[in-house]
Amino acid sequence: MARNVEFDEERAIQKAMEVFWKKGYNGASMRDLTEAMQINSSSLYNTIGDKHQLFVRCITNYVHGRIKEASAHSSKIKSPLKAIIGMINDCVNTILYSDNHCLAIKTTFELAGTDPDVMALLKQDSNFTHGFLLNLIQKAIDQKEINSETDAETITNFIISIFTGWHESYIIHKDPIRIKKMAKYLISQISG
Amino acid sequence: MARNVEFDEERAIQKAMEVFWKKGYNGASMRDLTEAMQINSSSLYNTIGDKHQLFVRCITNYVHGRIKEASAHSSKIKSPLKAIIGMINDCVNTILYSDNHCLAIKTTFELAGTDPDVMALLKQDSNFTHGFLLNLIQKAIDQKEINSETDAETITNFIISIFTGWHESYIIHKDPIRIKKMAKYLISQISG
DNA sequence: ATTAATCTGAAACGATTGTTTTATATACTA
DNA sequence: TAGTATATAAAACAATCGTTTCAGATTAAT
Repeated sequence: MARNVEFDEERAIQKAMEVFWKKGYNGASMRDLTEAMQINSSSLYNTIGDKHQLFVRCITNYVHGRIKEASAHSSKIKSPLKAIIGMINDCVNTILYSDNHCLAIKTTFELAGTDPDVMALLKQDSNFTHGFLLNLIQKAIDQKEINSETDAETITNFIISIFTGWHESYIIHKDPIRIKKMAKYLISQISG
Repeated sequence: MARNVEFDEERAIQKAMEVFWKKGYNGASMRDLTEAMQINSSSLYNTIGDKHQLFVRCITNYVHGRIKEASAHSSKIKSPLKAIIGMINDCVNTILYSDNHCLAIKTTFELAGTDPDVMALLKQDSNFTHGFLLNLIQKAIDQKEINSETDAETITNFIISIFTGWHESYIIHKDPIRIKKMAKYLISQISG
């Protein structure tokens, strides 16, 4: 008995995400957001909710996207070690060739301690990536593709930490070779 | 022939820094700042300038503080390797026992691409830390305290990247053991 | 003590913030 | 086709933003 929603919600969320990506949560105004989403604020409040709810939707979308992506990659695994190396190279490519730096990392540092809802989502994301990589590392150790006296947990945490650092390094120095050399070094450390 | 400034500028900058530390640049309002600094906004604008100039002062202060701290530590160096391990342990202690996470990293992710002035300061800071650590690593290689087929540059970048990742890890998981294990692993990789 | 300089405090500035309202357009049901 | 429920657009909302104004307090030299 009523009018239909005109705008594509999926697309609108995507556009909002790009704004948050560029400006951060506090830096993005509702007018920035509605302009990019090409919807009126009343429509936004009717369907998605306020600024915080919109942000939660964006982060959720982002997290789900990463999970899907990782799962898609994992289906083509040949050897665990190759899959790990693939993840490292993917990370390098994202840093070098995607113009936005990781939304999860950016948000972690912006909203740490002030937004428990969002932090919970980010923890979920982190745990997923962690579990995903841990599984690969454990398999690689079992299959003796990598020989390690260190537990798989620590190696996993170590690699994920390095990824974050690469993002920061590239933001500051914009030096692709730096990142590539570190990746090469990391791979050699793991493989050797 | 005129009235003197009443407030302690050094102390005021310190207080402002703590606010930016907690809330970020965009999250901190001038009222937050002047309240913490315990000065009137007119005094602030008369002496330091606007919000952005205040922030630049805070970051500059922060950067200089780190340089001083590092220099103080370096004076007590016995062996280069021990100095490197000392830096790693210092980093761990800062992460675990200082309630604010690194202002430089936080700011890097918040203002990347939007604030060239601040980014230049952060690059300066990064370059200093880099140079400082590079010097130690080079010495350690020369003295054969660490044996490496990899260039000192890459190892330096690698370690600094790891530090950033540890900050993020601790914000999300608040797990001291995780950080300590990674530190132990890093030290063993370097020393071994 | 007077003068001139400038710092301080409180209030106010216009602009922008996130959000809500109101009037109108649209689409489904009966 | 009439009725009604809901989405939309534009405008307005109070609150807060960064910043400025201005009157009065304080200082140091004359």
